[in-house]
Amino acid sequence: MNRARLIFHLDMNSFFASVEIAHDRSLIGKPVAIAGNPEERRGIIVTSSYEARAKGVKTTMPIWQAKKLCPNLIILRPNGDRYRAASKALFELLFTYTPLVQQVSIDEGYLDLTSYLHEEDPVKLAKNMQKLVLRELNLPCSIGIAPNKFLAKMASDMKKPNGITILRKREIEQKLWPLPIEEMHGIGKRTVGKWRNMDILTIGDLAAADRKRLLKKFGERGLELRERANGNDDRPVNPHAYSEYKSIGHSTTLRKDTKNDQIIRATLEDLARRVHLRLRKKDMFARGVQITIRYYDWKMITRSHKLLNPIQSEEELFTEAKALVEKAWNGNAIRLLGVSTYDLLEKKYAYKQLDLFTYSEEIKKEEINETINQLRERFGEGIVQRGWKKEEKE
DNA sequence: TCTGGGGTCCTAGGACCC
DNA sequence: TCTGGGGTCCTAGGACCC
Repeated sequence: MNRARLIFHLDMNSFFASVEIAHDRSLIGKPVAIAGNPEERRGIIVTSSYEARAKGVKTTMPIWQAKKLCPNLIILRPNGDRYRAASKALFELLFTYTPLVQQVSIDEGYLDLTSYLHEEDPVKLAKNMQKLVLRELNLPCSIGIAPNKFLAKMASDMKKPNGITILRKREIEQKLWPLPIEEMHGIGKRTVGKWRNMDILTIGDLAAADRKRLLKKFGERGLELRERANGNDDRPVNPHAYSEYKSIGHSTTLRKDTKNDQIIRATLEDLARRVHLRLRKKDMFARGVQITIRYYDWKMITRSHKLLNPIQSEEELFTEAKALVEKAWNGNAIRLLGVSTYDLLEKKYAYKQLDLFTYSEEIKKEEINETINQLRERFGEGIVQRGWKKEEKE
């Protein structure tokens, strides 16, 4: 029997735009959008203020299209340092409530406030939190209140901006089930057709769907989503999840689609440099390299390679990436190139021995093998073989 | 004039080992 | 002589999220 929990999901409203407005108060009430380089085709809307949204401006829309809809749109370049600083300040505020805060992205997180459950009215607590964030950072947010992460996430989406929504389990039939299936967290555009084909049009349809049919069409994932639709979600709030990087990489859309060796080479060099810089900053090593090629027709391929020893230098990373691209490239014009690293290892867990970086466990194995070899030399094959075989049988 | 860049997780097939 | 089946690792692709 699970004990009742009190989970908040806090979601910043149009975060990047709000940070810019907090920074420059003359932007209040104006249509503001954050977008990539406006001179190049990579210029798409990353996020926009509610005044811009009212005119139809949407995330991922190209700049020229957004300007057509909203001619007086104020377009700002993304200022990553500014957003990271605001994010850091936000989570410091949240940590004053509980250590059980799980950041899931730069602008949203879950809080496990179960310890407040019988002490304070949850809505009052959320109002207090929302006011604190607004007062300290000049930033608006929405908060979802529920007994688990999934319901809290769905709740925080229900009222924006500055919303507070409580979603109790007994309310899901009325508040959650009528929503169209594509609004369910975890179901995206690519599979909407597949769900519709099964006559699953709302979250309620999913909650009531036949288990066997779901398992056949969507595997275990289908059953998991069905559980969520029924308001069941046991995932804990894990404060450590966010910092544990699994991969670090960069990618870039080229100015023009290209088949030019020199441009490809120079781009990979630049990407390798930036990735290596970030690894060094985080004091991490990588044993896996992955490249991404997106062709002129948006067809995308990835190639990866696991190395015996961690990458030492920028040059090594570049060489590996270049080799992967050369091997994979079909000669068509390339639109985007990416270099990423995975199988990351923190420096403190790696150490250098005879010009070789290895995991400490592997060194242990090596030591054992060395001992066996010494025994062989001293006593011959027989004694070691017997001992080894015996152990294997057990 | 369509369509960025940072990620995570899952699946499936083949190699290899026991 | 002719074979089973399980586990793990690696790679490629795809869905999804912000």
